[in-house]
Amino acid sequence: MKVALKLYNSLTRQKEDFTPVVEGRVGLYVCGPTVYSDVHLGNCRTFISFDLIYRYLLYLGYKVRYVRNVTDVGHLEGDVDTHDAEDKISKKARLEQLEPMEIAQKYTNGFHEMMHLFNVLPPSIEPRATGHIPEQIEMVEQIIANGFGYEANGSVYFDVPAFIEKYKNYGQLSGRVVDDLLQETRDLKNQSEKRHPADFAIWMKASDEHIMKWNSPWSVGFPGWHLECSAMSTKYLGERFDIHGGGNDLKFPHHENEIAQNIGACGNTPANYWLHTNMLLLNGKKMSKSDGNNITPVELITGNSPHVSKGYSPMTVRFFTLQSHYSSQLDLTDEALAAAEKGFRRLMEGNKALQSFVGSKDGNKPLDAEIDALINGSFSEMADDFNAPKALAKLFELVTIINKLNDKHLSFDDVSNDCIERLKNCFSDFIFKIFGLSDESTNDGGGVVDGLMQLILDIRSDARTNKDWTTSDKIRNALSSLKIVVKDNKEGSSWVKE
RNA sequence: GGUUCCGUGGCCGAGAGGUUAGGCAGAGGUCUGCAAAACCUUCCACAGCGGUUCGAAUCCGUUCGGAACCUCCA
Repeated sequence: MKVALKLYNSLTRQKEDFTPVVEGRVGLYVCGPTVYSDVHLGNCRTFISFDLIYRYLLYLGYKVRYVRNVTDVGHLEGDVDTHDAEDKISKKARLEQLEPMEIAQKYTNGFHEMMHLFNVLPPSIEPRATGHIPEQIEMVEQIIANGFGYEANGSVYFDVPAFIEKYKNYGQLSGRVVDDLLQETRDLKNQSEKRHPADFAIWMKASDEHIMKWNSPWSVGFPGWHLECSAMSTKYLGERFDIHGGGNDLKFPHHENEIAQNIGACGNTPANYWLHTNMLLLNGKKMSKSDGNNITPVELITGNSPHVSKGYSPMTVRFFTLQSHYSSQLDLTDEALAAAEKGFRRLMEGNKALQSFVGSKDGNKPLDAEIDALINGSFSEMADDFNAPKALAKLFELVTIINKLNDKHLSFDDVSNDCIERLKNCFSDFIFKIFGLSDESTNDGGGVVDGLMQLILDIRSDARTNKDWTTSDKIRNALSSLKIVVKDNKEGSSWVKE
């Protein structure tokens, strides 16, 4: 199914037709996590959003090289200008009395586990900053050679005014006004080695107590935060690739500086299209550890948080994020999650019913056109800047048709088998391959639990046939206290974990 | 203060000049030994005030409210 893909380019602030650099292939770079603590729930939303984008590109038949880095050095916290800043990984290593690489590994592992829970596909390449020190040093050299970097006391800074003079367009992504930047009145702190407040470090000299450091032409030190993405995207995707993504919060300074570095080093803007995902709010407010308005992925799943009345499964959370557009803020509330949980179940049950359908043999029946239109509609919504909520709405309209057929409110005589087969394929492709959902209700497929449950339900079914309501209710109540819901249908009984 | 963006029914959330978004909840009904579940039907809307237009939730102005970045926090 070839459709013209449109996407909203943050760089131009316009929706544009997508044309890859090399036909049939897509180079996609997404800024990954800084692995100094457990992954933030908002970060999970970002990676779920890009997973959807990745999956849809794959579904369209593109050969996608998806690069998502791990930042394990260079991301500082504190005041850079006064050298009070400390590397996030190093700081955590000091506090936990571990090697920095142990910290990076520990939280990388945790991050991977969480991504797996949310059914996020692994990227094609997951490079880490510490594994690409030579590439970063090389890029600093290029930047200096091109006149956009200067050394001071063993550190190297990107010369923003020099860059502006040549290229004029610094700040395009984040809407910064060049003149304002140049005239910035903020005083440089005495200790600062920077010539201009807007300059930023691309190589930093390490202090004696600093653990993570490497030899370089300028000092024993470490690369600046933004540099790893520039170096690694260039290495694996080339000087000019298709899509660069990340969270909205990274637009400035991270992505702006990345662009400047790439242009400064290679003369090329790195990516043709920039995609930014929006923030996840909790009860209408930004998540913040300090004021308690915060929930971790684990707390959300287990329900161990004052912000939720119960735990929500990873797929419920994933479904929840699909109901909004990736570029909109999404407000996480207990009520909204409970609604998502039910909606998710309705979608999955609809698919289950659908997969057993058989239509009429002869082609072209009255309902075919309506069904086809909804299927095609859901695909074209996805092609329009990955509009999952709109596509999902169409899928739910299909669910209503499916249920009507199932309940004989509509007749199978009015649907051709071709149409049913197409619907079966497209519907399950959509929810499993594109949306990346999975059915959690019946795990343990064919295992011991399923066998036992079948036995129990058979016994209850016999009791009901004999109008032995005492036994049948006893079984139902006992299962209910184990959080298993028994569902009685015309064809018999089934069960689902609450 | 600067740069972006948003305010949609009880809740979440699409849409974007004239047409039903969708999910959840509510109401009515079907089914059922009872119930639950499931299914069907259905009510409720575009922050306030001006303006443009034959027509505005959608465009413009303005007021109020919220969010992000600029400063450690995804």
